[in-house]
Amino acid sequence: MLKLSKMADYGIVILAYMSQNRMCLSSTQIAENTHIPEATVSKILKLLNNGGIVNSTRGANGGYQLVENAENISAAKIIEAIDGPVELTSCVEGSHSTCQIANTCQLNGRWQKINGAVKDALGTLTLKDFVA
Amino acid sequence: MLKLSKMADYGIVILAYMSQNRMCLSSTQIAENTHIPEATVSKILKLLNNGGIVNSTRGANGGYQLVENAENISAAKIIEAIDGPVELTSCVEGSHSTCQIANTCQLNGRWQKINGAVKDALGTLTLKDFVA
DNA sequence: ATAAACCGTACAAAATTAGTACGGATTGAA
DNA sequence: TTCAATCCGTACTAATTTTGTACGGTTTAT
Repeated sequence: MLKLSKMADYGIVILAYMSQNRMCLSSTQIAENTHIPEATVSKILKLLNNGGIVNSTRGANGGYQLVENAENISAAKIIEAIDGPVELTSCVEGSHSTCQIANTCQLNGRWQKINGAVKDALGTLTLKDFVA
Repeated sequence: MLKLSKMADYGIVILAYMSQNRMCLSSTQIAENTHIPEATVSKILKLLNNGGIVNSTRGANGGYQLVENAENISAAKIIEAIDGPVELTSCVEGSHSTCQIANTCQLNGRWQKINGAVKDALGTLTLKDFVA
């Protein structure tokens, strides 16, 4: 299925909403408007914050805000912030999981091609493409 | 993580092996050479057969054989045969799952862009790229 | 001081995926 | 004609991953 996680999916919904309301928005407000459960919204916003996509302000009247304009936020960046790096298999360079058939598998190191291709594809799409 | 399923991963290992031994190979032989459990190899070959990527012969001395040359088998075709259609989200046209926030989600119908981009990327890579 | 809001961690529940087992059908060869 | 090799399909169990939630803590405007 090679499918996107539900979380990343939500993430784009949340960011699309935020890009149309460029003010400080609390997770409560965002949850109400997107109809995604608040605890989940909150979790996702934290990840987007770590990824440098949104900016958080603590305390009363605090909330989140987009750091950049929609056209500067690529789909790849969003997905990586929420789900971690795009690694189509465990054989990819930099991966730390151990492949059990590594010795006999002749594919070692060749996955980068697929990975790169998909990454490029996701890098060309931006949040703006979803809002338009 | 947007990762490939282990099954599709195995599938490529199996096909890579088969492309280097263009003869009728039993699932037992393939399992031995790829070090993937036989029951699993068997399951994957059935899917590849349904997908028209390999050809099966029943009975004694039967087995599987590649239908086409490695350069004519795209990564997209392999992945779809094993994991089903590439659908990055449930909002994609043709999907039958119901989206719970469909009414309020403004993204409806926009996922095709991501989907198309990834599909194209996978369509340009072939089995040959893994064997070389 | 208080209430609004984010932070981090940890956990429970749900869904998906991987892997296995088994009885059946087909076919080449002794 | 019988036997063994081999594919076929389905169903089931176990493992893993993903989702979703809860809770106690910290920060800050009023």
